[in-house]
Amino acid sequence: MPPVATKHAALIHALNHEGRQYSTAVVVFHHAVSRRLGLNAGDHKYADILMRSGPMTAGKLAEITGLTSGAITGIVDRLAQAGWVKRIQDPADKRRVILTPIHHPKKAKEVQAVFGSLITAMGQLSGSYSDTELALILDFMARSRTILLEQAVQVGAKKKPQTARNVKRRRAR
Amino acid sequence: MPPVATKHAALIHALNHEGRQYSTAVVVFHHAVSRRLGLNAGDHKYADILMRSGPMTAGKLAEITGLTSGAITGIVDRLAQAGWVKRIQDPADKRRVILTPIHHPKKAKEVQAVFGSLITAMGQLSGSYSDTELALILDFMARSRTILLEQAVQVGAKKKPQTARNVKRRRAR
DNA sequence: GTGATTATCTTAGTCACTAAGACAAACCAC
DNA sequence: GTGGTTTGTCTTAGTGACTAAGATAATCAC
Repeated sequence: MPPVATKHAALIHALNHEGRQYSTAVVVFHHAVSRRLGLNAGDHKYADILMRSGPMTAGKLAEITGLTSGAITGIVDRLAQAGWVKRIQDPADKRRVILTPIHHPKKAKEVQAVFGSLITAMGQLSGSYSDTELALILDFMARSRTILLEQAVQVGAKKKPQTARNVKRRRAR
Repeated sequence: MPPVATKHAALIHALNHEGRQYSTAVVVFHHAVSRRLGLNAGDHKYADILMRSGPMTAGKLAEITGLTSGAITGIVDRLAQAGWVKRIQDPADKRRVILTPIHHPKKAKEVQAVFGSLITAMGQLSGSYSDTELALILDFMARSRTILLEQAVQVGAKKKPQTARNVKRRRAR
């Protein structure tokens, strides 16, 4: 990118860059937490959805995540094996499986241990900001997020059919 | 999570939540852009590293990304096939391969088309903020990012050896 | 020159996914 | 009720992107 002309433009550019870096940091943190809890990053995310939203059918989770039913089967296998969720047959419709988060005190303690120091550190940071400032930051991030999602849709709509798959490996040495 | 006691605590909680959602939005946007450019999200990221940092050896890219040399081989195969980079043998050390980003006007135009409207939209948003405010937001995000990365290291240090791999699929019906 | 080291590629195996189909349960005529 | 269709989940086969370990060629140390 070429050097920018005004301070305002420079700030916008820096925010764009920071947005990406921030996102990467969230992903890195999330990944570390997942490993710590004995899950891969994807499964952790899905477990989180279940914990937040409460019991739901396998189909509902597939819908929320956009994954196929086959993928959900594998995810639930792993989460059940690791003791985070239970499969319960719906008595009202025996085809359905209700995925139920298990609230195990030991696991809750582990989660607490992992997030506790983040919450403390973030609390310390935000302690140096006024409520007005925090609200401003929150609002900006929410607005930026909306723009990103809108743009993603717009970019996706113009999406090219071809992706980099089926590339035959052929290389000169 | 239980309802929080103070406005300040509520804001911290909201920022934590927003941080995650923001990160997801960045990932979604990035994914859409990648698809639009005929790459998968990972390859796009690596191409971006090359474009920003300029030519480097395959080994250097492996080091930066933390991937194995075998993975780099595959990534460079795909990027080269799609016309984003070239492999050039280092004349000074014929073992080495220098990965060189290709600056193709047509591709540059594509990239411009994809990011142009994001930049416009973000410009409009940040137009409603003063430079002081933008600087505040930028600073907060950078500090949060630092905390996240520190916490990731800390969480990782206590990491359990076992992960959810090698789970034998066994399930009652 | 010979041996150890280095940089990349290759091969074999793994993991999380998709697509398509199997199968039981539920729904819907009639 | 019975028969055909639809629905919800699981199974199977195949793929893409990775890792680990080893092959290969070039370089370095002496």
